Amino acid sequence: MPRDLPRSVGRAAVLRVPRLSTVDLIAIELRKAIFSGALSVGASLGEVEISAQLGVSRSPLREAAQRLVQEGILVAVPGRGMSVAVIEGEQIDDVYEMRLAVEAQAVRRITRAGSTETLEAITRAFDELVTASEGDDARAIGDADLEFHQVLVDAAGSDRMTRAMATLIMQTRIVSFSVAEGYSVRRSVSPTYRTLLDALAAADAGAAVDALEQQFADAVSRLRGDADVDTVEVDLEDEVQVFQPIDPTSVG
Amino acid sequence: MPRDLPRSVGRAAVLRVPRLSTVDLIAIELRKAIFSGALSVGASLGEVEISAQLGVSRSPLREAAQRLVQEGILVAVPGRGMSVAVIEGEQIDDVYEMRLAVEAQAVRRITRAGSTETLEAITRAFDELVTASEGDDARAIGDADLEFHQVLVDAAGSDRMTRAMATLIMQTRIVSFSVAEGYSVRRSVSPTYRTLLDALAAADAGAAVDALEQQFADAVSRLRGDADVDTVEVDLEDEVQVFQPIDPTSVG
DNA sequence: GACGTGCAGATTGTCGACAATGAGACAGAA
DNA sequence: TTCTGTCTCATTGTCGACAATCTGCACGTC
Repeated sequence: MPRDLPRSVGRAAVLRVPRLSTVDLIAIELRKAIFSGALSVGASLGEVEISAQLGVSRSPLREAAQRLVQEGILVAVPGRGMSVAVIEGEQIDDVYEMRLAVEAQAVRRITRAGSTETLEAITRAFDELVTASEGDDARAIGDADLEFHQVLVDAAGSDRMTRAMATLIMQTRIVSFSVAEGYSVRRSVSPTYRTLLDALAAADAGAAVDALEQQFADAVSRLRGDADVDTVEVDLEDEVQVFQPIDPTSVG
Repeated sequence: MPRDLPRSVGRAAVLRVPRLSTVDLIAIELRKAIFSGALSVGASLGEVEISAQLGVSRSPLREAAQRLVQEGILVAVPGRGMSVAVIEGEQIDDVYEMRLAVEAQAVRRITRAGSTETLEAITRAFDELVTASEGDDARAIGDADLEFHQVLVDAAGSDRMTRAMATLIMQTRIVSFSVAEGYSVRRSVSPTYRTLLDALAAADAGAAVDALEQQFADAVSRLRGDADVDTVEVDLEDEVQVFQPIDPTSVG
């Protein structure tokens, strides 16, 4: 699931009430819709319909959409409105290049200053992935996979890297939706995950980064069509009523 | 100077006319204003005045501002509007942590697949920095320094890393404005730059990353108050008329 | 039959106005 | 004096409406 950022960026003196604005809430809803596939990739988003479903005017919706444009999740063509980004071809490599930048740095930080708890959290996320992979729910497998990488980066303790990873996870999901007609995930957990965990436990940054690199290389080649692993697809339901009305007064 | 992103993210089939929307233009103007210090750090931006100066309504201005909020350059407090972000304390470390993630990956990519031209471009940017450092124009020195790092990341050839770096450069500038009352830069070029260039020429990724790490550690300690190097400050003029009216019809 | 042209419909981009919220000034009580 | 409550004003948040633009279809011409 996409992180509802920012969670707590910067710590104020005594206490900070992180009230969410309407734009925040709408942006979160849009991300959820894209992440879940309710807003299919490439689909142009009708401002009138969506704003009506959200129970708000077009103005705050458009403002929130600009957030996603900046994230690279929506694309805006002047006069033609906005649509969910399509990420394919060389852009797939680029997503994983950026992921490597973030995750490799996270791994390096963890191997240097990682506590026992962080390693446990990562191991826990891995166990969740293994459990999910034993079933046939492709959505659950994909979610657990992405969640693992988010937890990995969170363990580095950097606000900006956490935020960047959240965006990259959204883009990774869009890549999955963009390739072929179905969303497919590996059925079995890649052995590189174990290698990565072992390297983290041994505080071997080099080996951990290598594991990541191989893992990403596998993912790219699978996503770019050279697939040769057992995958399971998931059919995305197209709901008519995607968005629930938001209530700016009951913000947390 | 801040890059006017996106330059050409993704390459379409035959030709793509990258017409810029009004929101794009406003966002660029806002970034320029913040980068130049015309919009001082922490200052709340009056929507009425700025939109009037830009010659547009508040709606497109607010939409553009949301882009910068997503970038972490503006902060929006519900009911209190938006203001230029202040980046200080631990957030300074975080900026450089993220910079290390991006630049280290760029360096690794360059040492693996860097062409002669890319290395020349980086060297050229370094020469510019040296030349600027011989003068007393702190602004020019700072610009050349940031430009060097942008060129470095550009050389990696990744759209996302280029964009991320542009944002990080904005944040770095904000850090400079946030600390103390003046904006100061090193008077002499850090020797780590030469080390970095040599390592790149020798395709030694490890040494190059080490040079970056040391360079960033120096910068952080200087910015966080443990300064012990010769610096030159720059006084920021506060202009009354900051923005030039934009003309959506004459877009490039 | 293929291509270019013009019209109609729908959607987006922009604006001005109203409502809601917050900040600061001011007066009164402890 | 200092704190508290209230009032006023400025600014923001939201909305509905208008203008501009694009898409698709129908028509006419070559």
